[in-house]
Amino acid sequence: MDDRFAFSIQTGSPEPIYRQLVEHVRRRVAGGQIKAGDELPSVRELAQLLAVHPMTISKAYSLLQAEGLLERRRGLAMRVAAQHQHAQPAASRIELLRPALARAAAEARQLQLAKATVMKLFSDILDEDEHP
Amino acid sequence: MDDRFAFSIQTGSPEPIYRQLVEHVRRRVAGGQIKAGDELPSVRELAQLLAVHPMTISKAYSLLQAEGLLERRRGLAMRVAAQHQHAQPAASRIELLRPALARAAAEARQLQLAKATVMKLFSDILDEDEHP
Amino acid sequence: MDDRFAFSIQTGSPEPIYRQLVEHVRRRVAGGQIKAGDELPSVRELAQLLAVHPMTISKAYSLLQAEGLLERRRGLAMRVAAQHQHAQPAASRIELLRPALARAAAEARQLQLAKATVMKLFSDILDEDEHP
Amino acid sequence: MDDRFAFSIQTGSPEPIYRQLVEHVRRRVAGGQIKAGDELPSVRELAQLLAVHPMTISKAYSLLQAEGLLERRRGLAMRVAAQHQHAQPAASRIELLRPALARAAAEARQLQLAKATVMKLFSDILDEDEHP
DNA sequence: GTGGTCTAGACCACT
DNA sequence: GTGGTCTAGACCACC
Repeated sequence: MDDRFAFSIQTGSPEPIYRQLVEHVRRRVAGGQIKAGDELPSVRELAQLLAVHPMTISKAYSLLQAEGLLERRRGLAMRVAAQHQHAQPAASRIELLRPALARAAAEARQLQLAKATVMKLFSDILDEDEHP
Repeated sequence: MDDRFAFSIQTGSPEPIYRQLVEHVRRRVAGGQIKAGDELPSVRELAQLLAVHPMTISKAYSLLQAEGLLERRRGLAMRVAAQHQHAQPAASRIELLRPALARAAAEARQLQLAKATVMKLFSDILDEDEHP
Repeated sequence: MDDRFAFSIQTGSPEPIYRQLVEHVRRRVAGGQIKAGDELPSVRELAQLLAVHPMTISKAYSLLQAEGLLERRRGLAMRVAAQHQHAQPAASRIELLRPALARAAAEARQLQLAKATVMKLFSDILDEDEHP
Repeated sequence: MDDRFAFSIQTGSPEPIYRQLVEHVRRRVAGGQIKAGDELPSVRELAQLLAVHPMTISKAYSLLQAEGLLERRRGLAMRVAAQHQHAQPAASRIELLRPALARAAAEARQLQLAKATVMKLFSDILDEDEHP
């Protein structure tokens, strides 16, 4: 399947959809899965696929464009901007993950869970993700 | 120090304050740090401590009462309900942590980070938390 | 007239307004007058109609959403959740009425009123309601 | 058992305890079960029996005294005042029951219940009460 | 002292 | 337009 369409959103989440999209794209660009020059699905296409309002997609794209990650070309699909090097080295990328890990660690402590128990579950989840 | 007051909130977070409080209390009860019969700080006390409006605290307490975790006694401070065993075994508690871990794992995959790198950072963060 | 707006509250009652609304909606859903998928009046609309503060309406709606009766759709009006069959058979609905009848019966006994007298008045009141 | 002690309160009810007591006494006096000159249980006795704060009992008694139903005698138990005829004819007493019946009728209508169904259940409940 | 309810009104986020 | 969150502050009821 077209990799451009491997988006996933959770409508029930408290995190707004447009923000889920923004961060999803940011991470996939940082990880090199989407490269400079790649085209993104059109607003209408993606809106239909995710069953959300087109303006929601548009808002996400606009934010990404405002920060220079995407470039808008009249009449054409949005494209990942070439002007900057977006893919980041692992040493930088790992820092983008820190907030999510810190949050999980805080919850683990409040739940009084042993480190080994937590690490084991996390390891299992990471393995599942590799072979979905 | 009085353990009842070990609350922490982040005002800058997109997660509303009242919800942070609700989940904080839920986890501390599940972890056994707050036990059945324990009194919670009063609405006004906690509001002053966290520098938020009393109604924000009240909203959190009301939700916890609605789900049966707290019980209200007219004119007295809220108390952890005695009717159910709230502290849960580790096997149950670990499941409460799964969503946070799953989210971190999803982000790690989008960032194309190697499992070993991710596990290492998580391990470090867990260690930091133990000796703050 | 729009049936969605057949709300009624008593501001003088000791029962809080938001709770009157919650129970009103619950009963009208159980009775099938409001069906799954139906939209409720907006917070601001209903607040103006009932001459109460919008937050009072919002509080009632939030509680109904927390118990799964309503579903929130970002930016759109609240809607009766489709996931469960809410309208209940008469055998179930009659049980929802039991507390009110039991209370009336207890008061009747304390007033030392004869059963026939009480039944007659209740019958009259029920008839009045049908032809208001 | 001593009839003066046939009080019943519901601590979980939204109706305040002191008001439950006030209305309970009013109805039992109106019904003639408690007569002029009868002594009521002492504040401490009743507080212990109902497991509530003595001040709550005292507040109820004070309200009843303020409206002339009870009279307080220093060092002695409260007594139903003799100065007025409290027991009321059935024609008056039935009106005291109207609010509870009207409420039940309103709920029945919202639940879309047939009159016959409602009357049947009410009849059953009245019968149960007679032979508890 | 305790919590609850409500109003007034600002600001935000989403469609 | 929709609902959500929060503040400021008044008033009430209960213990």
